[in-house]
Amino acid sequence: MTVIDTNSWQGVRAEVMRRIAEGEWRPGDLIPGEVELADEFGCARATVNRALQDLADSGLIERKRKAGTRVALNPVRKVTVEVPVIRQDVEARGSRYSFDLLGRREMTPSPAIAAQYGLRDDADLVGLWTLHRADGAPFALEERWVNLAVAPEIANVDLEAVSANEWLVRHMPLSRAEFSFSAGNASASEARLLDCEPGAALFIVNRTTWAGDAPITAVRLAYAPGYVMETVV
Amino acid sequence: MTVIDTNSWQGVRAEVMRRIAEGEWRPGDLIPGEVELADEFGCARATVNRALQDLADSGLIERKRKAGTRVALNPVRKVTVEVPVIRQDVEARGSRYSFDLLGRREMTPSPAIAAQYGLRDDADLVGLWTLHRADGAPFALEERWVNLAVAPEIANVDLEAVSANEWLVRHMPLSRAEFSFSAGNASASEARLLDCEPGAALFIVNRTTWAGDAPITAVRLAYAPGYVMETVV
DNA sequence: CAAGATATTATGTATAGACATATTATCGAG
DNA sequence: CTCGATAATATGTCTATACATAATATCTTG
Repeated sequence: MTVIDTNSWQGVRAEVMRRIAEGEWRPGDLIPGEVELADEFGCARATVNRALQDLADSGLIERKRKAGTRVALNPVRKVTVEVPVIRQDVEARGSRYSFDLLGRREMTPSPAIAAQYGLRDDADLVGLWTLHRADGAPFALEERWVNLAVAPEIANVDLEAVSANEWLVRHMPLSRAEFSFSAGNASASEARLLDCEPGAALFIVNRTTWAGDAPITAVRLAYAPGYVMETVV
Repeated sequence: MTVIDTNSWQGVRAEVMRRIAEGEWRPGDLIPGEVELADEFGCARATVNRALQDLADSGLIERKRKAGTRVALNPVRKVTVEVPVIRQDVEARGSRYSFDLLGRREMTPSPAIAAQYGLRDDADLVGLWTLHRADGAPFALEERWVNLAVAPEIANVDLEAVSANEWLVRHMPLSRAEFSFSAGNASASEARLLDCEPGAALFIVNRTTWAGDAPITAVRLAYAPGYVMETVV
């Protein structure tokens, strides 16, 4: 049996969570201050602080200087989702991963893409289309744009051997990424590639990655029907 | 101008992030130990530790005792998504929120629902169907099951006045929640209620909330076409 | 009474020192 | 050479203390 003592910060966190879970402290309530809790738990204030900061990070409580700490009114707001690299996602589901590089094209951005990523319309881009497979069956369809101005070396990489994603991850510095999640109907070509009906609802993830001010790569992933992204809080 | 000094933990974090972003430390690299960094930055080891722990939480670096700290090979994995309460989501988009309670029904769970949530098939449930609106237009369709064994008082609440979600948040303790995100095609009735074509791709969020071992409520939200959930890392 | 200055207070952060723990590296026995 | 014990080491955590900072409460003054 695992005993969690309240003089470890995890122990303090567990005890505070218990009191919230059991309704002892209810949403909106002000809870005792750090010194008082430290005294009660027989630990240092820093230990209580560590525990409460962690709970504040996860959105269960809200803290304000001088005003104190209170149980959040909307406890479940921040959800941490693991956005897996596709290979790991596939392998975690117990399947064998493979991919097909469907196409590759060097070009200047269309006006729409240039506007979306703040590129000059004479920028050099590589467009890559990849089908990811799990045990040979279509898993997700990837459309990717790589900014050659930032990652010129990728022009010489054999992308049949190593996926563009893995190459970029290992060779490019990285500072910021934007994600969006949405749903879309499968186009005729998507349906053909993903082996589903045209119009089927696809889970779609868009990701743009930046190095400083310059976008490195923009990816659109369309998952085969049935894909579910899960998480626990 | 904001000056971040490297004897604050945010400053240390910023400097470490900069070195990673600029490729000084590349994915997979082992970075200097805490004592060495503390010495270089002129701060205490605890300060460096705080900074590095934060970066490890966000998935940018990976730390192991004795082995040291290295830049993560897959830097963008953990993404924190704000899952907004619908009312706030609507209001944040500058629209006026309203909702219609479409239906309400007390019943014992169907075998499918009982199995999904580990309920006895003689459990008392309330099913609630709600249409959330933004400026009067359909925004999201909610199907909710509330476990009366855990929240018996809700039977007497006027759910036309306050949404079930808000009532539950304010009155029920809470310990754990499971989220899933997926895509689905609009059924005929969903299409009618959400004012879209049948078969349109809908973004779907499922959430089950537990108090201890007992499920409190299970919600399925189907957002009107065009909904996008966004986040920045 | 209103507006602005000032005091109060709970959280936020930094520090030095100590000990705990996981993991790796090394060494010795068979 | 292999296996198991042992040492070495980087991170993990706790403590006591001090000071910083944001937000509120109070007091002062016009």
